[in-house]
Order: sequence, then structure tokens, then C-alpha cells
Amino acid sequence: MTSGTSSSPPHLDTVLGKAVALLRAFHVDDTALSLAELVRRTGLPKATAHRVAGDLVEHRLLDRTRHGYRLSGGLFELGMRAAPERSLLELAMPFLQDLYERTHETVHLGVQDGVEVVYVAKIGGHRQARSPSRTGGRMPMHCTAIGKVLLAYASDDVRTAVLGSELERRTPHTVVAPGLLRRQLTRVLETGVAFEREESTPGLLCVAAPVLDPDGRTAVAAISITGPVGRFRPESHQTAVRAAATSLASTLGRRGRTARQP
Amino acid sequence: MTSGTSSSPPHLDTVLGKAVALLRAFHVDDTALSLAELVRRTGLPKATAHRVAGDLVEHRLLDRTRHGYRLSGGLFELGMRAAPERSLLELAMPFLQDLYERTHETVHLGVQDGVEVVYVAKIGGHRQARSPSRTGGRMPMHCTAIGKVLLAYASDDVRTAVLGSELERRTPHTVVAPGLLRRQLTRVLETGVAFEREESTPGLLCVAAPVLDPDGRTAVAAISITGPVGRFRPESHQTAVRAAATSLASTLGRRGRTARQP
DNA sequence: CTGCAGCGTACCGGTGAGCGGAACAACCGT
DNA sequence: ACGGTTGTTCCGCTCACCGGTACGCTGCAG
Repeated sequence: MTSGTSSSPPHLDTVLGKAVALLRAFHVDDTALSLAELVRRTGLPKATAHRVAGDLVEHRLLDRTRHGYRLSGGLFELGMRAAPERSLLELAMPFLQDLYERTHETVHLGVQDGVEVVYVAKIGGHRQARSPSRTGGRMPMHCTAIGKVLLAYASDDVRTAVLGSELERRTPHTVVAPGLLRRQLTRVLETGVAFEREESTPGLLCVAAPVLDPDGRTAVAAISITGPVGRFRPESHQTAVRAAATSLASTLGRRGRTARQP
Repeated sequence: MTSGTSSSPPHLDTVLGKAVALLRAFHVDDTALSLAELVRRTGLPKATAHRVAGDLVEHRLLDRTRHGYRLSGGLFELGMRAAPERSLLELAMPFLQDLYERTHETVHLGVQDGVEVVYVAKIGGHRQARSPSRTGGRMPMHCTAIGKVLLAYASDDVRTAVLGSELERRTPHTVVAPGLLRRQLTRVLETGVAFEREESTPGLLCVAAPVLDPDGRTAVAAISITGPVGRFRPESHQTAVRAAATSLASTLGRRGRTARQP
């Protein structure tokens, strides 16, 4: 995670490729997929998909249910052992906790992967705002507060890649003009916070702040608070998010450094 | 997850088998493993391990770092899509949140897998008790509060399997006498809560309550509160955990049923 | 009831992807 | 300089994988 601009489609000419293609066929909100659906999504021959899926079940990466296949608990377990995300998550949790307790609004922790945001944690109460984000889910960078923060501190490659490509319109408020977005990013670097006002989802507002590397140049993650239009005033929470983010950053700095890939 | 008594060692005579063997070679607290270490743990020939690990990197299930291989963020993402754990987690979060806010002690959510407990969530503040549990980690059933709860409501097979095998002594307080444990389990069914007093880790106390199926016969998960000897009185939290657990149970019951494997 | 469409499952012979021993290269610490 | 450990590459043999084809099952419409 964190780097890599291209998400190449897995080679389907190797067992492993087919296997991960099957696993990746599941989206965040799928619960169970039928064999036929898997065939449709992966493009694998039916017989092959059947065999490989069967193997995956044997290896406890998939579960077989009445309604089809689903990602198994074993996979959840493995995923939680992923070093970078997990240690970040464990260290961040208390700070997110504080933030939630102070505001009682939905709190997110996100990292950059390629040109998208991946949410590592999301905590909220019973009456939390109906946001489309989910832990382990992805969102574009240009229309979320966390995304804008990460984009502002991202490498030039990524930033130009995003600003160069078309900015998908998600709502009437989505910023689709590269110029405007670029100006917002500059402002993020100056103020240390980013805002989002119904740009990804109607009715949702958001503030985010970066968790910076010890060197202060790049962001390893970002924290945000989300709330509904009406009662929620993003501006009044910016110091809280910023404080949480910098505290987390210094904790990360103190603790063993999270090794980066070369 | 939830069923299955045997954890068969993966067949190393198939690509997929080798791949999952490599992935499973990582334990909860490993950050990075060298190729040599992977060879040692899996028993694969060096050349083979090298090749397959390389393939896994290409498929973004492993990361290559200066210090060796580690589970990648892509795997974290996949794991978070595992249907049963994720939906349980999402629905449970608000209740765990409440519990934490009320007590400010470490809160756990765990499910049963075979003869062990798998922790699905763990939330706590800055001053949380130093417990060895980690999200995605495993613990034996006989020496943890969550484990005892799940064991009390588990199938006869599992219960006799656990009570039949040797109960590993973890601390001087671990219950290693099957008779005593069985009596405790009966008591759990009567009272709806289980206690643990320094049975898995010195200095830690714990209360747990079951999240029951709508039918009330089996437990789909368990919630616990953990605190240090001294300030923490497990008894005084039993109603809180029980309340949280039953509220969660009824929410689960109301929401779409979590399909069970046949 | 019949036919059809979509699904899951099973078979099986050909073949190339995967295999792993061995040899090499790049490091250590001594 | 030198044993020991680790990471990497090579290459020919072979068996695990492949997927077209065929079959049984369900549910739905005519």
C-alpha cells in the first residue's frame, strides 16, 4: 500500500492469478457471490472457476454457503496481520477514540494507495451519519477530506496523475475543476486541514488532518471527522482533528519506524 | 469461521497450497520475515519459496521490504471484505463504543473458530491494560472470559474436545481441571456472564457476555471488558456487558440474518 | 406437463506451468 | 581470508493444471 500508481489486472494464466482474481472479485458490499457471478466478473471459464474456488474453500480463504461463495474468516484473520495497517491502526485507535468521545461524530482513519484512499478504521455511534465509506473500502481522492489531505502531501507523480485525469462528479458539489482543486490543495498545505462539503455524498460534511512522517514532508495517513449538514460545523472541529493527527504522528515517530518499501 | 474443529496443514503439493502456507507463516506479531525464515517455517524448498513469494508480491498479497517480506495492505483490504466478520463488526461497533465510553477499559469482541477464540475487535484508550490479545489474534478458550462464554454455548463436539484435551497452564491461576471448568461453564449458562481472573495473563481481569443467536441456543460472538487487578472490579461491570451483548443480539436479529455455512 | 434457461457439478486427455536440485552471488561476523 | 547464512538464477523433467464438453438440477413461462 501507499505507493504504486497502476492497478494491473491479475494475469489469468497462472493458478495464483486466477485465485486472486476470484478473491478480488468480491467488492466491499458483496456478501456472497454465486459461481456464475464469479465467472462473469473474472472472465474465467466456468469449469476453471469452479475448481479454483473449490480449492480456495479447502484452503479456508473462501466459505461455501447456500447462496454461493464468500470471503472467509480466515482471510479476515490474515488481513489483520498485515503489518503496516495493523500497527498504524493499533497506535491510532486511542486517538480516534478520544476524538469520537469528544465529538460523537463518525471518525475515519485513511491511507493512500495509488490514486485512491483506503479506509483503515471507521468508528461511530448508533446515530452516525450515513456515509458510504467502510473499513477496507476505497474512495477517490479528489472528493473526500482525507483524500485531499493525502493528495496535498502526496508525491508529484500521484498529484499530477490525479489532477490530470478526469475528476469524477459524485454530487453537484464535487470539485471537478483541476484549478480549483489545486488551489484547495495549496491551502491544505498552509492550514494543515482539508474540508469536504457534500462533495462525495449529499448531506455530509467532513474535516481532515494529515498524520505526517517524522520528516514532515509526507503524510502516512489522515484522520477525519464526518457529520451531517445541519448540526455539524466542520470548522469548529479543525483544531481537534489537527491535534489528534499530530499527537498520533509524534507517537508514530517515537515508536519503531514503520519500514517503507524501496 | 465459527465451525471446523481441525486446522489441517495446507497441502504443499499445489501452487495454491504453497501460497497460503507462505501467507499463514506470518504470525500476529511478525512484521517482516526473511526468505530463509519463510523456508524454515513452511518447509518449502528455497527456490520454490523464492518463486512463489515473488509471485505473491506481484499479486500484491505480499510486500517486499529491505528486511524481507510482509503481508501487504492489499491483504488487509481483502480481509476487511470478509462478510461475516465485517458485518458483525460494523453492527457491533456502536455498542462496543458505548461500553468503552462508560468504562474506559479495554473492550473486546470475539468469535469462535474451531477450539479457539478469534478477536474481531479490540478498542481501548491510551492507558489500556497490557493484554496480549490483538485484533485478528487467537487465544485458547479455557483461559479467557470470551472463550468461556463461547465454550459454554458451543456445540457438544467442541466442548468435549476442549474439555478432553489438556488445558494449557498459562498462569498460576489458569483453570486446568476439566471438572472445575465444566462447573464454571454451567454457571455461565445460568448467569449469562463469564469471568476471568489472571487466568491468561497475570494482572488482568475480565468479564464477558454472549451475543446470542435469535434462537437463543448458540452464541455468534461475545463481548468483554478487561482491566488491571487493583482498580478494576469485573463484577461491577457484568450488567453493562450483558446489556451491550443482548442489545447487539437483538440488532443482529432484526437486521438481515447472517447466513451460516451448512 | 414440457421446454427452456441458468446454474452447479463431473469427466478426462493433452500440455505447459510449475518444480526444485544445484550452482552462483552477496553478504555477514570472526 | 574464510566458513556460514542468505538471496538469486538456471534449466530440463513431469505432473498438476486446464478447460471444452456433457450431465443433473432447479425454477419459471408457456
